[in-house]
Formats: sequence, C-alpha cells, structure tokens
Amino acid sequence: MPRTKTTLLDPDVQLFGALADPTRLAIVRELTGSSEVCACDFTTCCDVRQPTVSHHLRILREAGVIEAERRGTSIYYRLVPAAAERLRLLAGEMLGAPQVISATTLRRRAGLSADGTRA
Amino acid sequence: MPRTKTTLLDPDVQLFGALADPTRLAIVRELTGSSEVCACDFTTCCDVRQPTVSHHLRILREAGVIEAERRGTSIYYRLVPAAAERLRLLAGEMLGAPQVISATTLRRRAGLSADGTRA
DNA sequence: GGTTGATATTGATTCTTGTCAATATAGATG
DNA sequence: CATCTATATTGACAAGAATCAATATCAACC
Repeated sequence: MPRTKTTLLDPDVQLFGALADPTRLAIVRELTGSSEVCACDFTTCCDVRQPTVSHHLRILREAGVIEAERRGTSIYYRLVPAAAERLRLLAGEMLGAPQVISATTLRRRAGLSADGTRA
Repeated sequence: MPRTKTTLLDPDVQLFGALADPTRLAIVRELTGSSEVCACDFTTCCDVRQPTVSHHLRILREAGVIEAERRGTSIYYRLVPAAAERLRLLAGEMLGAPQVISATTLRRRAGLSADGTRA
C-alpha cells in the first residue's frame, strides 16, 4: 500500500501495526509480568541482533506501547497502560454492536422472506 | 523480516496484522454497529477498487476477524465476537502485570539506593 | 581526556504487502 | 443455455518492513 498517508496518521493502525510482528509481540510479552526490562535482555529472548531489538523498541515506543527510562548506562523499558486500555476499548467497540441482530437478518438467515414464508 | 516462520503460526500476530491497515480497520469499523454488511458496500466507504476490498476481506476472514455468508448473489460479512474477545484478553494481560511496581524499582526511579540514601 | 560498555543510527539487502487491471467463477434470471 | 451481476483470483508493480554488519552516540569510570 501507499501507506504514507493514513497509516501514520491513524494511531490505532499504528498500535495494531506495532503489535503485528512476532519479535515485537515477544518483547511485549517479556514486559508483561516484569514491570520493566533492560534493553540488553531482549536480544536473548527474541533471537535477533542488538540493532534489530533497538529498531523494534523504537517502533513500539513511537506507537505508545512502551516507554523508556535511562538509568546509568542501561535503558529500561516498560509497558504503557494507556496502550492496553486503548486496545481493550477497541475490542469493546467490536463486541458492542454485533450482538444486536435484527429480526430481518434472523429471518433471512433462516431462509425466510419478510412475511415468514420460504423464499 | 523473514516472517515465513513465526508470523503465519502465531494467531495473535495474525490478528494484529489483520487490523494493522487503514482499509481493513475501516472495514471493521463499518461492520461495528451494522451486524452485517454486503461486500459491495465496502468499495464506497473505503475508497479502493473491488479486487482490493476482496483481498482485505480475505485477510480479515483468515485471521478470524470476520465471517462470510452467501445469500443469493451477494455475500454478507459480519464480525466474529471471538476475535474481539481475544483482543480484550490480550489487553487484559498487558494491563495485569505492570501495575505492580516493586519497591526496589520505586527507589531506583527516585534516585535512591537500597538503604534509602542518595546514589 | 581516553576507554569501556550499552544503546542508537545508517546503509544495504531481501522479503512482504497493498494496489489495480484483467480475467475467472458463481448464482440468479430470462 | 445465454446473460447479467457480484465476488474472487491472477499477475505485475511500487512501496514498506525486517534484518544485519558497520558505525556512531552517550553515559560512566579510571
């Protein structure tokens, strides 16, 4: 796609995109349950080189999924709760509407016409 | 990435990947609140040609986000609740752990050493 | 100030993805 | 069965993304 336009502007697309990669999802899962993780630890858990880890950390940070804090030489990363809350909100929206199925739809699914006779 | 390995195998990566596109997210949002939508309607709302819509619908379907039902000539699509529930579960996991911040971490963030003195 | 250790950036390469025109398929209808 | 309408598939192309080696930065320490 010429994703130069919409992708970078829609924060939700950016959020999903940040999580749509096995390495980055592994990073996020490593952060889940650790409160914070040193950048140097991701190279071992994700089976990629250091520059690659750095690249993925940047993408996650720019998407608002994680935040960094420098302490001495090392840099520690942790999850940003707002990202997960946004995720849950989007999931809630997707669950909200489709529960309501109109009678017309139900009839059509059953192969009936509007007056209840077989189509 | 040589995503030939992990991407296709991890359903969560596939799920996020399916939602990580402006056109597909527009499709999902169109489905949110309509219970079902005819395939022909997406060409207007998403500003892409018919083959492109068909392509995106396939990706969403293969990721388990939507399901199709043929009625006559038209094909109607609707959201699959299980996908949104999975999303919410993943968001919940991300929110679960990072809330707990150890005292050690708090001290470090405040620039204090273990005994409470300035580092 | 030079050195060391940790992280980021650059550049090149390869693979993947989004898009469309053209074409095929599949139901419905006369 | 010919035809029309709706959707899917194919093939090609441009753009993006993931990866790594090499190099730059940056903070701490001697």
